[in-house]
Amino acid sequence: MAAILALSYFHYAGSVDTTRRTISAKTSQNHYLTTKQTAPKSALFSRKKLKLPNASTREEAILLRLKSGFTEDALHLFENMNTRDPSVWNVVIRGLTTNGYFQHALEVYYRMRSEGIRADNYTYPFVIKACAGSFSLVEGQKVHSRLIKVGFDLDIYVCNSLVAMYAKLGLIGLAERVFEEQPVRDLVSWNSMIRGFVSVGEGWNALLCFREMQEVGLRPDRFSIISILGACSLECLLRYGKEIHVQVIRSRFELDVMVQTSLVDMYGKCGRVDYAETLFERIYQKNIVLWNAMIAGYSRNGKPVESFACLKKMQEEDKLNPDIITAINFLPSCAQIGALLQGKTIHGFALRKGFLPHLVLETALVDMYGKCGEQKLARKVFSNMSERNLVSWNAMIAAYVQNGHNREALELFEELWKEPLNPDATTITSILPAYAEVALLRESTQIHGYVAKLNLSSSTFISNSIVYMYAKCGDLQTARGIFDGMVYKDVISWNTIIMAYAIHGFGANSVKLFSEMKEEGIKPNASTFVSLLLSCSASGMIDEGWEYFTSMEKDYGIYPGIEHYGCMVDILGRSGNLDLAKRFVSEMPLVPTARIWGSLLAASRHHRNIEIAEHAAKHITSLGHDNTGCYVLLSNMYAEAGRWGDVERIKFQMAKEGLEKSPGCSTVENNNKIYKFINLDKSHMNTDMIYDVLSIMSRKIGEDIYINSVSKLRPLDVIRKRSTSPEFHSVRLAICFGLIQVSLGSPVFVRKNVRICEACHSAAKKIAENTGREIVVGDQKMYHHFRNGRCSCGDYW
DNA sequence: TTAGGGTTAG
Repeated sequence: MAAILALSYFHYAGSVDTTRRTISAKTSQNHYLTTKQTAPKSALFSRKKLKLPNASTREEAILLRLKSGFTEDALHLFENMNTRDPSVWNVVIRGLTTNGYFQHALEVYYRMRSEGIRADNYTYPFVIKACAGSFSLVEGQKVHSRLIKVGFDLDIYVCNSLVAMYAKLGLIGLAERVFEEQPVRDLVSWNSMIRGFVSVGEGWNALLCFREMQEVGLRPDRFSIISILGACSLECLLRYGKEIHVQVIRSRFELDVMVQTSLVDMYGKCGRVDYAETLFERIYQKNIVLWNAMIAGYSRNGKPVESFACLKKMQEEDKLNPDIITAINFLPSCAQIGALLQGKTIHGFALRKGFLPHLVLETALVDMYGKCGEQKLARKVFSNMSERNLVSWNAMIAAYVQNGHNREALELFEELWKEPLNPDATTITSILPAYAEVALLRESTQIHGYVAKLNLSSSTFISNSIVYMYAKCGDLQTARGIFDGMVYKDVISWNTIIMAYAIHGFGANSVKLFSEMKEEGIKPNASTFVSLLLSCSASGMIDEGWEYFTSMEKDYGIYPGIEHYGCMVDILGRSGNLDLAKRFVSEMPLVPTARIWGSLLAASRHHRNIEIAEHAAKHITSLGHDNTGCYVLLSNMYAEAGRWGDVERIKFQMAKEGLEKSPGCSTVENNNKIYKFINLDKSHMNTDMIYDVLSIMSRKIGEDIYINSVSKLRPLDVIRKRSTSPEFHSVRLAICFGLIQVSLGSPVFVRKNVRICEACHSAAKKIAENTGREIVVGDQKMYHHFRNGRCSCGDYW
């Protein structure tokens, strides 16, 4: 309800304001940089009738106009002066800078100099501010060299302005140098330096500077307090923030709304939104900035409903209109609960109000659309952005990965390399799951190299993703090596390595690791048991599976979730007791999902129980998911049972639903190249040799088949028949190619896009036995390690 | 007549 009411403003909040960007376009090409300098006090070229107090001199008249925001009138008076004192130039430069017309201020400064007027210690602080405001380091350094030449570099006002300028430009080293070298420092100097550290994210340096300032005997003022609260937020120092709060209560700043806003913000950022809320409620006169800080506090602390209610109260109680910051702060709340409608409403509102283009707002929209499952809308916003930074790219990459569009994510990541931007820890965190899903070892090794180059290998979070990525790519050994080398392992690290062994069918290792994990004092969580139960399922450890399942609640107080039940259906299915599995599904306390019925279907297929398979399939199709896999499995069962009428019926149903069986395809990686094979493939340059090896292998394993590798002219019906026969399945061609190409001693590594069929599984075991080679086949579900005539999956998959 | 300030995306 609160959400709906809160949105009413966004629906009806007026039309697009077309006038507000006039100046920003003139003052800077960068719309983001101009957000603070837009909405100037007047439009430069407005011809409003002035109603100002009488001025005794022309200079005073200019000053009055500039102070009232009538910039153009002031300039008009200035241009029509016959003689201009140096002080008039200063008044104009100051007025333009204060009103946000930084470029104009610099133009007047250069004109002043060209007319032979000496800029003085009153001129330079505003010229420096104009350089900072227009984000021009070149101009800033030019002005800096000039004032050294004319000897103003010792003036305290000039030095303080320089410190602020360099900090604003992100050059904290230069700011520090000016600060260190200035002969006299006052409270403003220290505040500028502290603020500078906070603005570049160096909270600890800000805190050290603050302490030093107090040690030299200076008492903090409201500016110092505001900045240091920012430092506490950066470093998440709740205790220190509270100490500052106590100082504030004892000081004269208790009722200062900016200080109060900084406190609300600090508590929100330090994870204590409850403290922020208590303080917020006590503040009598709330302005938009304070409301925005509170909305952000709720958003970032996972309280989207409270954030919605806060927005509603802001509009109803204080009759305040949301601004750009409100929209930016509010979007994460929409993202958290997948409130697409509300998110879209804000988007529409921002368009109507002329808030767009705006880098931060657009990035927040990309993030919101991505989290609401709308990666296409996210891409639309991203593609239309006139300016993008690394955060925007990261948001878009994450939007693709979160929605399972891993290929698109990787393509975008490739594009990012062409930009003058360097991927950071967030980029890597977002993209690693995409590498894991696409599972190409060569690419994964490359990204691992990049992670090392960025010195991110020490991050537990990133290392966990890398361990998983290698396991998914089939390289269990490297995954284990990285896990063993991790300095700090958290519960996710252990879950990941247990899962790694599960997907490779080495359940005994998973169980051993679980014991080690407990010995290390790591408490298992719900995900640990998913990994463990999957291991038991993949390795046929039926009794152990039951034990872990029952101990979850009994020993660890963890209630089994839908995924745990899914694993149990797999385990029961594997045991062959299909009636028990069916009963387990019907009696489970959670509503069975397509995945649960899918497990029962797979078990029925394995044990050739058509009746239960049909029962499971009926439930899967009623759930309206992508049923391709289910239909294919059922169709194969009917074919095996010779029920051709049912096979045709399924084929018809699939056509009716527009579904198509994905063609089987296998790949082999060798010497950094990927070789792809489809069923009956004859496109490879070594086709003859591959088919010869296949012929030899088939004979050796007792599958006497007729192969004429050179004959490509066959009757169509023979080709059709052959295309369904397993002897020429892509996985066998890939294995034979691997046997020829991959050096002895290394396993033949094949990946398959769908599950390996029974005949090929059996053939792979025998080929491994006959050749003495290790063959690894990664299919849609898991990895099969074929060694000495046996498979790690124990013939159940 | 001059300098420093609160809310902004993963």
